[in-house]
Amino acid sequence: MTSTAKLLIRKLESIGHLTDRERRGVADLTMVTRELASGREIVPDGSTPAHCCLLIEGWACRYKTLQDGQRQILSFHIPGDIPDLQSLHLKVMDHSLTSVTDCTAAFIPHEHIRTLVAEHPGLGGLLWRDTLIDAAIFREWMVNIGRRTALERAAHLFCEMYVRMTAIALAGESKFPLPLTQADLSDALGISAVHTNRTLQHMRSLGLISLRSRELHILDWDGLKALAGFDPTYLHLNVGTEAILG
Amino acid sequence: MTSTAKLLIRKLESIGHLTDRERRGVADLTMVTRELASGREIVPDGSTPAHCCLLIEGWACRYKTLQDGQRQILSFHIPGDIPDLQSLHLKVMDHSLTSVTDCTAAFIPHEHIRTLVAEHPGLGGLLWRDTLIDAAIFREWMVNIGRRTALERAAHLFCEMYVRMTAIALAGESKFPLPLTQADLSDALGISAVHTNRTLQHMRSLGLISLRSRELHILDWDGLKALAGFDPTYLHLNVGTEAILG
DNA sequence: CGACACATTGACCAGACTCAAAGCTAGTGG
DNA sequence: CCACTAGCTTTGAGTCTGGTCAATGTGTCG
Repeated sequence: MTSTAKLLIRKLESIGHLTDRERRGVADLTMVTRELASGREIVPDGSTPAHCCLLIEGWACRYKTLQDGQRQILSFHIPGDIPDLQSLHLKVMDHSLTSVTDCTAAFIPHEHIRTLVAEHPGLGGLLWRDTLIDAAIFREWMVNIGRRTALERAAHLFCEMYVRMTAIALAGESKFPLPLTQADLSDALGISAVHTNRTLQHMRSLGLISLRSRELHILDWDGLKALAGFDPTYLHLNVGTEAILG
Repeated sequence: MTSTAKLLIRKLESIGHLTDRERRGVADLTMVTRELASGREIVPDGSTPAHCCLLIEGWACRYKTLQDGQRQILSFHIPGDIPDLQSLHLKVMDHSLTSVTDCTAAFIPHEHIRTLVAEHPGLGGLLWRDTLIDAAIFREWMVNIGRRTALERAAHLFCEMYVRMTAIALAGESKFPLPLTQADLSDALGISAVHTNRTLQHMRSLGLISLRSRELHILDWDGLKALAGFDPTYLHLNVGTEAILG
């Protein structure tokens, strides 16, 4: 079994259960792996993709651009995610998918996923569930952007990414790689770049985090959670995060 | 065939295609219809529902409440919608569902939906698609709340609801019932109630809309669309809206 | 050593918030 | 049929979070 298939199986097991037969079905998927430089558009807004993209290494994000050039980032994606799974049932992309860092990604033809789902209805349910969790994260981001202050928003995003990185074993002891510029953070949080800078300084001055050379150290997890009002229920995770969520 | 089944079939046909056999499958679903007073919690945050709710008449909304009592409305729902379809694959509700007006709703046991989907994979795909459109609307709302001014946000919401109401034939000639208080609008747009009031006055003074006794008249559709930067692609609709979207 | 991308700072501005007080309006009961 | 209420809308005044513009640091890499 390829390491890519293992990654996908591990991801699916973090949100549900697989039978041996389903595991074999996933392992038999045909995928084409590609390396992508950072800042590269993977799936453009308005396109009609025929593949889904499984992120193997690196970060990606989805975003929309307004007429006046403003950008809103809709989600960040980390290894194991399939950021454009929705394209299986929505012909036209209503946003773009771009690499944030250098990435490795596997491309799986829609047809193969459809066949897989037809043969393994349980896998269909699990992939459906994955898109529903995607939507649950959108909902929480709406609350974040709509009702929290800039400081709370940033804290909430850091909590979320820490838990998600922990779930795929990419976070260390109270720290994880956060390969985002302040401009990226701004576009995700719905604030200006200048204000993001000041917000981060504020958060540092509160002793909650330290952020240097693209690595975020969480100095006060309880404080950060409390500030953000973070409740991980919306991530609908099964496993792997008990230690930090206890 | 009951009128409720007809409504559901019509809704599904607005986002995809049904075979005769699938249509019969839907018609055979068991549903319990209930009347609900306005402001009634239908599915509470944190609960683990065993049914899905098909809205037959009236409006509903989903929202999250923060510790400090602030509320963010996540979506509005109109007849034909199944606002808690995600509960089929997400055990625990991460938000609440409430009636906005007096409503009629049909409740369908999860088990029946699962059986239906097992027997009609095409219907499964269509329901999946419905939840993906739900998510697409969340994405657009994120952009709305994160990157548009209060005036633009309100304009965008009005455009969206007009198109959705038109798709289910509940909008009139440039007008439709909008049974929301200014407080509801505020919580959906992420602004304060006072500012919503001033924003509506501004929009009226621009000659774009008139809003009286819960009915919204669109006086300048092109102007409203332009102000909002409204592009209905994200609604992923099939039919019924050509006239206004042309 | 430049060049470029990113982070930081200062000064000033504005959109949106809060608090508090009036107006409306559709029901309700007398 | 009218007074009363409750819920909603409107207005005013003062404040503040976060935006804009423009300049200056800092760090990395060829």
